[in-house]
Amino acid sequence: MSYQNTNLIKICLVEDDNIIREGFVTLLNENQGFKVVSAYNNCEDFLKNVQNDKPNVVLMDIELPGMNGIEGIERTKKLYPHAQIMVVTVYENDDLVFKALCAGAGGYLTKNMPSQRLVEAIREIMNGGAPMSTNIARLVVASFQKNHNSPLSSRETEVLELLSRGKSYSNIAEGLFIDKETVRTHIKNIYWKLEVHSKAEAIEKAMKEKLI
Amino acid sequence: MSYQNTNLIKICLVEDDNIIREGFVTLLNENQGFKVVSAYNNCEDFLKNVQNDKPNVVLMDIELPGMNGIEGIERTKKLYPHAQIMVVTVYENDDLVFKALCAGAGGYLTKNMPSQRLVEAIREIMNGGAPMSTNIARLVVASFQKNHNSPLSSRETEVLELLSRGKSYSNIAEGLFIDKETVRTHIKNIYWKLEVHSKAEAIEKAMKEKLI
DNA sequence: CTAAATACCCCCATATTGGGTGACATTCCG
DNA sequence: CGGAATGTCACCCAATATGGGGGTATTTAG
Repeated sequence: MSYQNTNLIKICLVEDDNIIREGFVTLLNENQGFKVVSAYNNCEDFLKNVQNDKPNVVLMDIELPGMNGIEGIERTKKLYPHAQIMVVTVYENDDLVFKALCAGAGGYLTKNMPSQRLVEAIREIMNGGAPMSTNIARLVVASFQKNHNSPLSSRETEVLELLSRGKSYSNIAEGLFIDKETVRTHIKNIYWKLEVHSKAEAIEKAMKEKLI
Repeated sequence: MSYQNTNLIKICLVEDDNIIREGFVTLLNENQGFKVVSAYNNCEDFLKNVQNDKPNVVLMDIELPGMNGIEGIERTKKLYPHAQIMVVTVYENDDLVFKALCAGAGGYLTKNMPSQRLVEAIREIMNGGAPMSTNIARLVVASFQKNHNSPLSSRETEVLELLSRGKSYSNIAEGLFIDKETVRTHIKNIYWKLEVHSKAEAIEKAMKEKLI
């Protein structure tokens, strides 16, 4: 049983471009089961009303006058955690995508989508999905992928992984059932291979090159 | 311009269930632009042939006799990095999903999908997307989301974040333009709030509760 | 206004880290 | 087969980092 068959989906819009905003209002209200309860051109006004509007879904732009969308997502999640927030923006910048997801976005669409995609995405996010534009999904998945040409051996990778979790040499030795001296040897070799001279540098380089 | 208009998409299958495997072969070969170049019931045989088969897309099961799919993905990426690997499995287990993505999977479908979804997903992965089943996408997006009820202040979160990157107190102090003693105070407060007594414990707890 | 957050200071003991050098067994690849 | 890479352990040393204890003062947000 899907959600939209039993309840009206209440939608809020936060989008500063009047043309786009009004276009979305019209598009969405044409769909049975959707109701746009309110549409704002900035986050501040939206946040004042979110607890009255009680939206199921919020379509949020990122580039906004005043408070930006990322901050807006965070505050929305604090004030009304129940809402599903879908980012709708022109930006495909890596950093913004991850910040938005960390802040609590449940979906991320770029504005170059066909408008019917928006309708599908709203149903999808209400049914427990996480709708994303093609490129965004790829970005997200790519962020997990490890470097398949790591200079580190598997044991070294294991050690570095534990080091990156804040473990001391002794902790690591216990965890791997080897001697602390062996851990030290591994770490020396890791430093040599990565051309670094400290834990922080090693972790930084390893993260950047997706070795861990 | 999309890929499948100009080239035949070569597909390999790795799936131990004979019925499912043959069903996929039939389904995919019916589609213009697709060619199943070979179908295996285990990873070992597939890996022996991948460099000859030169697939554009590999549909990989996870639960397999002998080598499992995760290991299979890793080895495939080493032998023939060009291939896009799509996991097709019954498992929706968190751990397996993330391991598969880390290993190099470019898409992740569960077997309860409508069969036409598989066809779409193959076109999608060839066009730079990362097709995922609804629940998988949600899992992946949820893995980014931070706890919106952190007991830590924003400054404390910042400090803990840097600590988790292996930085020393002095490093952190420099990075935040504050005194080392201030960093120490913050860390003492963090430990008190998280009820821990060491860096490793703090980082572990913070990761688990998605505070950082 | 008051509590929380932020920032800074001191003391002390212990643990951790980084660098140097050397050794021995196993495993894997050519 | 043989050498390279890997994984394991040992001992030296000095500098730094860490955790716990005790304070104080200013700023900020509800």
